Amino acid sequence: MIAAQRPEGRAARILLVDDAPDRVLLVSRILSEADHRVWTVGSGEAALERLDEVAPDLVLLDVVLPGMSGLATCRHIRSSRAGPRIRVVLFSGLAITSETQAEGIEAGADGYLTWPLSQRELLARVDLALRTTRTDPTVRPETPPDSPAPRPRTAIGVPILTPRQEEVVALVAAGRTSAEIAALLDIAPGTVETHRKAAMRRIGARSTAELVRYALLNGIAHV
Amino acid sequence: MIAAQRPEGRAARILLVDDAPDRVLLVSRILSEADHRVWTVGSGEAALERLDEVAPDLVLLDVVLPGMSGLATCRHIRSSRAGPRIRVVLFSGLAITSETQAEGIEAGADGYLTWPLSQRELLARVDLALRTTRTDPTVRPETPPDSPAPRPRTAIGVPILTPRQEEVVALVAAGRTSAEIAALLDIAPGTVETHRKAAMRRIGARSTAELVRYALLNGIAHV
DNA sequence: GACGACCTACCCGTTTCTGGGTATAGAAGG
DNA sequence: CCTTCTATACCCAGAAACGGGTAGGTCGTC
Repeated sequence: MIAAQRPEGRAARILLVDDAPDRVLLVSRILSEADHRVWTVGSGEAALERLDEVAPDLVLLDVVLPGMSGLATCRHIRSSRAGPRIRVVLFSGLAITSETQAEGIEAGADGYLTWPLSQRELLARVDLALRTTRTDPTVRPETPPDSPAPRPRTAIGVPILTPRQEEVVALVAAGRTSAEIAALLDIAPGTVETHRKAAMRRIGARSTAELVRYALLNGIAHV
Repeated sequence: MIAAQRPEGRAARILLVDDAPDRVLLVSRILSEADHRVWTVGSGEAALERLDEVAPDLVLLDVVLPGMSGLATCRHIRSSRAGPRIRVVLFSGLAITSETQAEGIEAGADGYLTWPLSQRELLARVDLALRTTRTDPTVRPETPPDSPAPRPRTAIGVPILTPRQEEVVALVAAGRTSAEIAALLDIAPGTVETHRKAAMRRIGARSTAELVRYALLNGIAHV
């Protein structure tokens, strides 16, 4: 087993790439207390600069960064000298769609995290990523079959929208009203509402604003 | 005068950096018909790669790009060997705020364009940028004092939000309702609505979705 | 002082969204 | 076969947003 190389997944060198100071503080504290050594940078460019110096076992990479995006940074890391050896785990402040996930796969990511998540789960995912060989890109969190819980907002899984839902969400993010979308898709306005509501439930959005945020941040709608 | 070097601002070498194919097509056609030589790339990274090869007099740079942002690209161009000689004009698919404009100044941009704009205006702005010395960063479009026209959506000027308006818009984009924003800012809910409506009027947004789009694309709200 | 821009606050009415429900039909999968 | 997911469509009621308007008070400028 690969686990033999890293019995309990401890003492790994981890490079945290995030521009949100509070999240950096929290995550680095959690990881440090788990005996990991943590380096932090605030941008993809900075991450690439310090890659050789830090020589991380794992890079925790925010998808949304100022300047170079998380995906772009991931590609650069992959194509670097030590790239093939390094595990890269993407995480996003909002839920990740199948589309973004697919892009991440292409960019060479080993796994995904959705923020917020508990300390226990963060460590579990990190250890899982460290215990996994790079040729086995199955570190993605097990997708719970969509729990219709009262508050999917706090769910840890990866909400994936149905094609129809993404279609509707994209149009909502483009500024269309439900009536317009209904006309465009040639369905009843009520059905558009249903899709919109289903999407919002999964994403955990409570308003159009949060829905648009999600769409723009996850590439469902074109910026 | 510098105009002597380029009597009518024609035959300039222009590098167009944009990821929207239709806009690339349109702009490059317009510029080509004005006797400019145009090269096009779809990302900031690609722009930097081809900078020496193309040796442009002017770079037309989309603010919103996949991967490296327009501002980041601008900084890289500035710090390149030929950087000081090159004029950089930023343009955005949506209106640009004073904040984004200030960032552009810091990044070393020579001017701004707001899309959409007419062929005549595009050429005028490009020629203006080419006729301007780099130490004179006043190529920014004259700001019409806020025309309360029936459709500011098609206005060419640069809508600038008041501080209060930006504050409200940022909170709207964060997913807050007017009531919540009112509580946060300690003002009446109706006042929040007023600010929101004023902002929407200036931006040309017709819905929360468009407002959020604008906020995220222009750095008013944190992504 | 007059003017303009801004922030504040409120009025009105209409439209849209939000959150809950039900239901049918087909596709996918155990 | 049966269950689950999906897409479609509709119902309801309440909340929020939208699109107008008016209006007082402050501040800086011309």
